[in-house]
Amino acid sequence: MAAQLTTLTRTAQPFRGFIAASAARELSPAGTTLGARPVESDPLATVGTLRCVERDMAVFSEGDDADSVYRVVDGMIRLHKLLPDGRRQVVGFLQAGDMLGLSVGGLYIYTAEAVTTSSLRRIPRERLDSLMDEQPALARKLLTTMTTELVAAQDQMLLLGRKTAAEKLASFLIALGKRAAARTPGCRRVELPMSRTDIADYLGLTTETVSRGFTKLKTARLIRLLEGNRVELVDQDALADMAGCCCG
Amino acid sequence: MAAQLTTLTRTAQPFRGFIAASAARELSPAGTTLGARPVESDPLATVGTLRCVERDMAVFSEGDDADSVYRVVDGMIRLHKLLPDGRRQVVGFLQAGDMLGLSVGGLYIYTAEAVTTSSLRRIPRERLDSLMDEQPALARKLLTTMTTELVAAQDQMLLLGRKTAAEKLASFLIALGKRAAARTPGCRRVELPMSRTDIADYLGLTTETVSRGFTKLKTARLIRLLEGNRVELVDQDALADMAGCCCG
DNA sequence: CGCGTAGTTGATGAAAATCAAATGTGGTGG
DNA sequence: CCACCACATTTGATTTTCATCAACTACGCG
Repeated sequence: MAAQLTTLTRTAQPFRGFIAASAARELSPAGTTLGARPVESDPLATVGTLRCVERDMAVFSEGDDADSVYRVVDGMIRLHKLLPDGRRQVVGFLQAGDMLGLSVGGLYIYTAEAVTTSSLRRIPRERLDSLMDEQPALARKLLTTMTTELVAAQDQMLLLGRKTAAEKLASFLIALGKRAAARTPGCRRVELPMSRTDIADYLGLTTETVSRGFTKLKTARLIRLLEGNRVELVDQDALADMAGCCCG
Repeated sequence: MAAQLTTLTRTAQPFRGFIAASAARELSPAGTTLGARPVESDPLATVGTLRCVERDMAVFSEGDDADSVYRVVDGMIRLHKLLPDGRRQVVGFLQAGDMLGLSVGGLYIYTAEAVTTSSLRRIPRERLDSLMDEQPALARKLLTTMTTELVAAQDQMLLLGRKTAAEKLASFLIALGKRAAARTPGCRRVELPMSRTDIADYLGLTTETVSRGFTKLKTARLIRLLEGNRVELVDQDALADMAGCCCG
């Protein structure tokens, strides 16, 4: 069979995860970017109209005409796809800075809903196109964005196809932890605004299995469940081991 | 829970699949494209140096320095990721026209190997960058390419997370069928140059389960196994039904 | 305060993995 | 050309993991 390289890159991946892509990590509090020069700060920071979406309401649905792309300003957005009989796969949880709605063929290929009440910037497709005409750098930036998303998607494929329930859960928590640490360095706590069902549908499990998994991690003293849907990652190294490699 | 839209788009998706993206469907036999005008034919068709890769040899490996992108000219390439203990997830099967090697953070995030002896065009990263400088349209084209890949990746997540073994197999065959039909309209036969193990690792199954699945589909007269690793899709509609929606 | 929903825990079942063996198949060398 | 070998595939028996079914608990909200 195939050559099995064992030199895996444990720390190599600049984690971004969750089929989310942030075109601007270096987000300035409120953009002052106006120029058309090749600026490093995000050219999309202030573009588009603000839209608020209540908890559990849809931003758009699978199959809708994909007339706009969105960028999360605040809150959390969940992306999912459905099978005809209702089985659901959550393909991403998005947070501030992440983009959604890029599509091919003119239709959205997933449904986007607010996990928590969220605000987004809506950018009509034509607006995005004209922006890319004006600033060729934008297309390159979005290309990076999409590439990052694809990396996350492939990590998730590995998770869904080959990891056990415990490994999936550990991976999920580690990924959330890295996210949290990126915002608040050194932070060991992660927020879980999404329901057990959401987590289950993201990891290809059932709510019961997710719940049992949390209980087991708690019993093993790897995590602590705090009030307010928070989790403390007590032993991140053990979790990372359990996650099997580069998390994802 | 979330609003469950039942209006799924069965036929809506312009299938591309397999985490492969073809930047040029409209490939001319040998490009005569030299100008820097916004041409519609593929600006990458003749760029880069040709490289041949023997069966089961690696094009590059996960963790390698990502100094080049590649484009498949002929043959089939398999992309995979590994867990530390050797569990493998195949994240894509690529054919002529498909691109591989785009990465973030400077390292390849999967291993690329030849399923069959293949030829590829190698394009150094700097060359690609300078090409994008010269032709802003190229970045947009690649953006479409990546978006298409991402759609395929999300379909695969749905498959891996929520489909049964039979559904996975049916989805796989339907997807291959659409590919084959795109090349040879009306064709009901698909080639399976990859091994059962490859298919299993692509679908998140074992070889035994894949084999049993094929046997069952054969017994149900939905497919016929031909010599030379070919399969005839006898009842594509039944297969599509079994695949559950838009294939993927 | 009590209802409804979300989450946890327990018992059982089913799908697919694992273990094991038989059958094919392609390639090599006699 | 045929025999043989190595390996891929198929088939069968058993085990395991996780899903399903069911009940109970906790929490939020009117």
